[in-house]
Amino acid sequence: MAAAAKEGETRRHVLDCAARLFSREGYAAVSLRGIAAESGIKAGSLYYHFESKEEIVIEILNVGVQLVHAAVERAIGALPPQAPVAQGIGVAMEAHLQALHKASDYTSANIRIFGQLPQSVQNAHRPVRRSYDLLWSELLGRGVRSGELRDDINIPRLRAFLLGAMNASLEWYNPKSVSVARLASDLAAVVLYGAAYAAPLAAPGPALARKA
Amino acid sequence: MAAAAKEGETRRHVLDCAARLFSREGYAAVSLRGIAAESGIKAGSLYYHFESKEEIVIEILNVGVQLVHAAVERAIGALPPQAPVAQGIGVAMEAHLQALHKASDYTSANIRIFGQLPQSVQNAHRPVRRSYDLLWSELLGRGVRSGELRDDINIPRLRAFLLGAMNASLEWYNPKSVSVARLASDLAAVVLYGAAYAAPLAAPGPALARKA
DNA sequence: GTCTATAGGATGATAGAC
DNA sequence: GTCTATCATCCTATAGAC
Repeated sequence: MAAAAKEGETRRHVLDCAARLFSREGYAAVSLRGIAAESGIKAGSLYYHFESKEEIVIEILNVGVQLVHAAVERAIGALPPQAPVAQGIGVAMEAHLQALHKASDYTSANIRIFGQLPQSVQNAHRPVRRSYDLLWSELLGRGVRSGELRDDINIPRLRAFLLGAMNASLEWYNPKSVSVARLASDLAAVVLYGAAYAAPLAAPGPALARKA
Repeated sequence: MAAAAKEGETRRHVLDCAARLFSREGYAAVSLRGIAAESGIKAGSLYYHFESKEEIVIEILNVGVQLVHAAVERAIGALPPQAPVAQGIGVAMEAHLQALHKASDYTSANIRIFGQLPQSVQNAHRPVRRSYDLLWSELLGRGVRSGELRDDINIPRLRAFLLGAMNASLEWYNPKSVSVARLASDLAAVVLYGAAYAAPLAAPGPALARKA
């Protein structure tokens, strides 16, 4: 029992250190010796906890998405069922951004290195991403059906735009300048209602429509 | 003359190959042997054209931003001076996205690996980024002064959000599904006027305001 | 301009002592 | 569970022939 807890603790400690290194230096630049040194153990000892460098990185990818997914699911679930979808989007965006920046070693490692990993690693992680995407597709789809969002909308494109814009904040957001709550409400206001004061004389045309 | 042209050609060919590899595999994962093989020469020969791996990557970073910067500057310059800023933003977004996806090896290498490079390399490239940021700050600032954009706006934050959202499209946009021109007009419509049909009963509150 | 050859060091992974 | 020691391989960069 104590041994199991200890093993789990060491494993998680190694993942924490590795996530920090991966996000700052990239996947290939980080050596197992580096991860071990950061964790306070020796390189050979890593092989007691993990089978390979790939197993380490896959677990980091999964944790990064799952922490955000769980936080957003909790936030949406806490709303009354009849709440307007616009409110759901606002709440989901805040939960996403809070979790994103709280677990930033995991989430930024995920976003920065995913595209550079071997196909086998990308494929092992992909279902976790797909599951989170689905949550957003459902939320945005409800908005379209309820008439709150433009009905000429391409949901996968709006979802990619929204998630991409939020995730990119890992590269520029500075917690010293403003709270995450404020960041979230500002971004939600722009995404839902726009940065301009009013529509131009000519109609802006259908946004994110289904076809070119 | 022919020799000079040849040298420039080889140099650019090597950069093209290296940019493609860096964007797909990351900085540390790409070896000079790999760049040389992709370019059709041998590793030792690279040192006739470049002093080091760092010199190669710095040039790739600079080219990526400068191509986009030049395209956006050209597009804005072609507008009549009295054109509304909203139109300028639309034109600039389209030019940014067109150049971004046309030179995608350079631009995605830039965005994916910048944060993982040694500080010395980041610092060498930073002025090029700052100069492009300035162009957007001026454009958005004109929008606020002309009354077209919310005057409670924090310009650096709106700029980071906008550029981050567009650049993230490198990770999800598929040219087979829709043209870049359409992508650009859809994103501009959302950013300027929002994805929702109308403001909620309660005012959405100041967006991207200056302070927390 | 491009080549071959190589110096000097770091890497992922394994074997086996404790 | 953690250690040391090691293998085979790969890396950046340089030297010097052609």
